[in-house]
Amino acid sequence: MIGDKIRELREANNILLRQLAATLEMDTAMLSKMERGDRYFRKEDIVALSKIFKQPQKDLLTLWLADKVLKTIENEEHKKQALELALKTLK
Amino acid sequence: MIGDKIRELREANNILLRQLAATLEMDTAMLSKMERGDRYFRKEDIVALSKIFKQPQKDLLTLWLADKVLKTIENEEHKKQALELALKTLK
DNA sequence: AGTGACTTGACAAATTTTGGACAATATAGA
DNA sequence: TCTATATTGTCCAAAATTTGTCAAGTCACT
Repeated sequence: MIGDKIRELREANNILLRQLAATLEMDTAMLSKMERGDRYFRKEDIVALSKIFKQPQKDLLTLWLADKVLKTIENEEHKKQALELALKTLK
Repeated sequence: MIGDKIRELREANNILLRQLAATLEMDTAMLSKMERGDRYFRKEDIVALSKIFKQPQKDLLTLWLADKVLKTIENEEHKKQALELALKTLK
Protein backbone atom coordinates (compact mmCIF):
# COMPACT_ATOMS: atom_id res chain seq x y z
CA MET A 1 0.00 0.00 0.00
CA ILE A 2 2.58 2.60 1.02
CA GLY A 3 4.95 0.57 -1.12
CA ASP A 4 2.71 0.90 -4.14
CA LYS A 5 2.54 4.60 -3.58
CA ILE A 6 6.30 4.99 -3.41
CA ARG A 7 6.80 2.91 -6.50
CA GLU A 8 4.24 5.02 -8.30
CA LEU A 9 6.02 8.19 -7.29
CA ARG A 10 9.41 6.81 -8.15
CA GLU A 11 8.34 5.74 -11.61
CA ALA A 12 6.48 8.96 -12.26
CA ASN A 13 9.76 10.72 -11.54
CA ASN A 14 11.82 8.35 -13.62
CA ILE A 15 14.09 7.35 -10.83
CA LEU A 16 15.66 3.91 -10.80
CA LEU A 17 15.30 1.63 -7.82
CA ARG A 18 19.03 1.67 -7.26
CA GLN A 19 19.15 5.44 -7.49
CA LEU A 20 16.48 5.91 -4.88
CA ALA A 21 18.07 3.22 -2.76
CA ALA A 22 21.36 5.10 -2.91
CA THR A 23 19.65 8.33 -1.87
CA LEU A 24 18.10 6.58 1.10
CA GLU A 25 21.37 4.83 1.76
CA MET A 26 19.94 1.36 1.64
CA ASP A 27 20.42 -1.78 -0.36
CA THR A 28 18.54 -1.99 -3.64
CA ALA A 29 17.12 -5.37 -2.69
CA MET A 30 15.82 -3.90 0.52
CA LEU A 31 14.02 -1.06 -1.23
CA SER A 32 12.56 -3.51 -3.69
CA LYS A 33 11.18 -5.53 -0.81
CA MET A 34 9.82 -2.43 0.82
CA GLU A 35 8.04 -1.27 -2.29
CA ARG A 36 6.49 -4.68 -2.64
CA GLY A 37 5.39 -4.79 0.96
CA ASP A 38 7.77 -7.53 2.00
CA ARG A 39 9.50 -5.31 4.47
CA TYR A 40 8.58 -2.20 6.30
CA PHE A 41 9.82 1.27 5.61
CA ARG A 42 11.33 2.98 8.56
CA LYS A 43 9.49 6.07 9.59
CA GLU A 44 12.47 8.30 8.81
CA ASP A 45 12.53 6.96 5.28
CA ILE A 46 8.92 7.87 4.81
CA VAL A 47 9.67 11.37 5.99
CA ALA A 48 12.62 11.58 3.62
CA LEU A 49 10.54 10.27 0.76
CA SER A 50 7.83 12.82 1.32
CA LYS A 51 10.48 15.51 0.88
CA ILE A 52 12.01 13.87 -2.17
CA PHE A 53 8.68 13.56 -3.90
CA LYS A 54 7.20 16.73 -2.44
CA GLN A 55 4.24 14.98 -0.93
CA PRO A 56 2.52 16.03 2.27
CA GLN A 57 4.15 14.06 5.06
CA LYS A 58 0.78 13.42 6.54
CA ASP A 59 -0.44 11.52 3.52
CA LEU A 60 2.48 9.16 3.34
CA LEU A 61 2.65 8.65 7.08
CA THR A 62 -1.03 7.81 7.19
CA LEU A 63 -0.61 5.21 4.48
CA TRP A 64 2.38 3.83 6.29
CA LEU A 65 0.59 3.60 9.61
CA ALA A 66 -2.50 2.02 8.04
CA ASP A 67 -0.20 -0.67 6.67
CA LYS A 68 1.15 -1.33 10.10
CA VAL A 69 -2.33 -1.62 11.51
CA LEU A 70 -3.35 -4.03 8.79
CA LYS A 71 -0.31 -6.08 9.54
CA THR A 72 -1.12 -6.42 13.24
CA ILE A 73 -4.56 -7.76 12.50
CA GLU A 74 -3.77 -9.97 9.56
CA ASN A 75 -4.54 -13.62 10.26
CA GLU A 76 -6.93 -12.68 13.02
CA GLU A 77 -10.64 -13.10 13.27
CA HIS A 78 -13.03 -10.27 13.96
CA LYS A 79 -10.71 -7.77 12.35
CA LYS A 80 -13.46 -5.46 11.33
CA GLN A 81 -15.16 -5.33 14.68
CA ALA A 82 -11.84 -4.82 16.39
CA LEU A 83 -10.93 -1.95 14.11
CA GLU A 84 -14.29 -0.36 14.58
CA LEU A 85 -13.97 -0.72 18.31
CA ALA A 86 -10.47 0.74 18.28
CA LEU A 87 -11.67 3.65 16.21
CA LYS A 88 -14.57 4.25 18.55
CA THR A 89 -12.23 4.17 21.54
CA LEU A 90 -10.00 6.72 19.93
CA LYS A 91 -12.74 9.23 19.44
CA MET B 1 -9.68 -2.56 28.05
CA ILE B 2 -9.65 -6.35 27.76
CA GLY B 3 -7.92 -6.25 31.12
CA ASP B 4 -10.74 -4.25 32.66
CA LYS B 5 -13.21 -6.72 31.31
CA ILE B 6 -11.39 -9.69 32.75
CA ARG B 7 -11.05 -8.04 36.11
CA GLU B 8 -14.72 -7.24 36.09
CA LEU B 9 -15.59 -10.84 35.35
CA ARG B 10 -13.16 -12.16 37.90
CA GLU B 11 -14.52 -9.95 40.64
CA ALA B 12 -18.11 -10.67 39.73
CA ASN B 13 -17.24 -14.33 40.22
CA ASN B 14 -15.37 -13.77 43.44
CA ILE B 15 -12.19 -15.30 42.22
CA LEU B 16 -8.86 -14.16 43.58
CA LEU B 17 -6.09 -13.02 41.31
CA ARG B 18 -3.87 -15.84 42.45
CA GLN B 19 -6.61 -18.39 41.93
CA LEU B 20 -7.24 -17.32 38.38
CA ALA B 21 -3.51 -17.10 37.77
CA ALA B 22 -3.16 -20.68 38.98
CA THR B 23 -5.92 -21.82 36.66
CA LEU B 24 -4.19 -20.16 33.75
CA GLU B 25 -0.86 -21.48 34.98
CA MET B 26 0.80 -18.13 35.17
CA ASP B 27 2.44 -15.96 37.78
CA THR B 28 0.12 -13.80 39.84
CA ALA B 29 2.20 -10.75 39.06
CA MET B 30 1.78 -11.45 35.38
CA LEU B 31 -1.98 -11.64 35.57
CA SER B 32 -2.08 -8.50 37.64
CA LYS B 33 -0.14 -6.70 34.96
CA MET B 34 -2.34 -8.11 32.26
CA GLU B 35 -5.51 -6.99 33.93
CA ARG B 36 -4.03 -3.58 34.34
CA GLY B 37 -2.98 -3.39 30.72
CA ASP B 38 0.72 -3.46 31.45
CA ARG B 39 1.24 -6.74 29.67
CA TYR B 40 -0.58 -8.58 26.97
CA PHE B 41 -2.72 -11.62 27.32
CA ARG B 42 -1.84 -14.45 25.08
CA LYS B 43 -4.58 -15.40 22.70
CA GLU B 44 -4.95 -18.86 24.22
CA ASP B 45 -5.53 -17.28 27.61
CA ILE B 46 -8.33 -15.19 26.21
CA VAL B 47 -9.90 -18.31 24.76
CA ALA B 48 -9.53 -20.07 28.10
CA LEU B 49 -11.02 -17.10 29.92
CA SER B 50 -14.02 -16.99 27.67
CA LYS B 51 -14.73 -20.56 28.68
CA ILE B 52 -14.12 -19.94 32.35
CA PHE B 53 -16.46 -16.99 32.43
CA LYS B 54 -18.85 -18.35 29.82
CA GLN B 55 -18.49 -15.38 27.55
CA PRO B 56 -18.70 -15.51 23.77
CA GLN B 57 -15.15 -15.94 22.49
CA LYS B 58 -15.82 -13.42 19.84
CA ASP B 59 -16.51 -10.65 22.30
CA LEU B 60 -13.34 -11.12 24.29
CA LEU B 61 -11.18 -11.69 21.26
CA THR B 62 -12.48 -8.53 19.67
CA LEU B 63 -11.64 -6.52 22.76
CA TRP B 64 -8.23 -8.12 22.87
CA LEU B 65 -7.50 -7.39 19.24
CA ALA B 66 -8.71 -3.80 19.50
CA ASP B 67 -6.22 -3.35 22.32
CA LYS B 68 -3.45 -4.63 20.11
CA VAL B 69 -4.42 -2.23 17.37
CA LEU B 70 -4.49 0.68 19.77
CA LYS B 71 -1.09 -0.27 20.98
CA THR B 72 0.45 -0.31 17.52
CA ILE B 73 -0.72 3.20 16.84
CA GLU B 74 -0.07 4.76 20.20
CA ASN B 75 2.50 7.55 20.03
CA GLU B 76 1.84 8.04 16.33
CA GLU B 77 0.32 10.92 14.50
CA HIS B 78 -2.68 10.62 12.22
CA LYS B 79 -3.99 7.66 14.14
CA LYS B 80 -7.56 8.29 13.28
CA GLN B 81 -6.99 8.70 9.58
CA ALA B 82 -4.84 5.62 9.52
CA LEU B 83 -7.48 3.55 11.29
CA GLU B 84 -10.15 4.82 8.99
CA LEU B 85 -8.01 4.00 6.00
CA ALA B 86 -7.25 0.53 7.32
CA LEU B 87 -10.92 -0.08 7.91
CA LYS B 88 -11.78 1.08 4.45
CA THR B 89 -9.12 -1.17 2.96
CA LEU B 90 -10.53 -4.11 4.82
CA LYS B 91 -13.99 -3.70 3.42
C1' DA C 1 1.96 -5.34 64.15
C1' DG C 2 0.34 -9.15 61.21
C1' DT C 3 -2.14 -10.95 57.27
C1' DG C 4 -4.00 -11.38 52.66
C1' DA C 5 -4.53 -9.38 48.19
C1' DC C 6 -2.56 -7.06 44.85
C1' DT C 7 1.12 -4.00 42.57
C1' DT C 8 5.49 -2.72 41.00
C1' DG C 9 10.21 -2.66 39.43
C1' DA C 10 14.29 -4.95 38.15
C1' DC C 11 16.28 -8.38 35.75
C1' DA C 12 17.51 -12.25 32.67
C1' DA C 13 15.90 -15.35 29.16
C1' DA C 14 13.61 -16.14 25.06
C1' DT C 15 11.71 -14.69 20.89
C1' DT C 16 10.87 -11.62 17.07
C1' DT C 17 12.07 -8.10 14.11
C1' DT C 18 15.30 -5.74 11.53
C1' DG C 19 18.88 -4.26 8.34
C1' DG C 20 21.90 -5.67 5.37
C1' DA C 21 24.84 -8.82 2.18
C1' DC C 22 24.84 -11.90 -1.37
C1' DA C 23 23.67 -14.88 -5.14
C1' DA C 24 20.48 -16.70 -8.38
C1' DT C 25 16.88 -15.60 -11.29
C1' DA C 26 13.81 -12.97 -14.24
C1' DT C 27 12.73 -9.45 -17.60
C1' DA C 28 13.25 -6.19 -21.18
C1' DG C 29 15.75 -3.79 -24.66
C1' DA C 30 19.72 -3.00 -27.97
C1' DT D 1 23.24 -12.73 -26.91
C1' DC D 2 24.88 -9.09 -23.90
C1' DT D 3 23.64 -5.61 -20.55
C1' DA D 4 21.14 -3.07 -17.22
C1' DT D 5 17.51 -3.31 -14.03
C1' DA D 6 14.73 -5.42 -10.81
C1' DT D 7 13.08 -9.46 -8.07
C1' DT D 8 13.40 -13.12 -4.87
C1' DG D 9 15.20 -16.10 -1.46
C1' DT D 10 18.31 -17.19 2.14
C1' DC D 11 21.44 -16.26 5.54
C1' DC D 12 23.45 -13.64 9.41
C1' DA D 13 24.13 -10.60 13.26
C1' DA D 14 22.38 -6.81 15.84
C1' DA D 15 18.66 -4.66 17.95
C1' DA D 16 14.34 -4.53 19.92
C1' DT D 17 10.48 -6.52 22.09
C1' DT D 18 8.20 -9.78 24.83
C1' DT D 19 8.02 -12.97 28.58
C1' DG D 20 8.59 -14.96 33.01
C1' DT D 21 10.42 -14.80 37.74
C1' DC D 22 11.43 -12.80 41.87
C1' DA D 23 11.64 -9.68 45.68
C1' DA D 24 9.99 -5.79 47.69
C1' DG D 25 6.37 -2.71 48.05
C1' DT D 26 1.56 -0.78 48.97
C1' DC D 27 -2.98 -0.96 50.83
C1' DA D 28 -6.87 -2.17 53.70
C1' DC D 29 -8.36 -4.54 57.46
C1' DT D 30 -8.22 -6.56 62.14
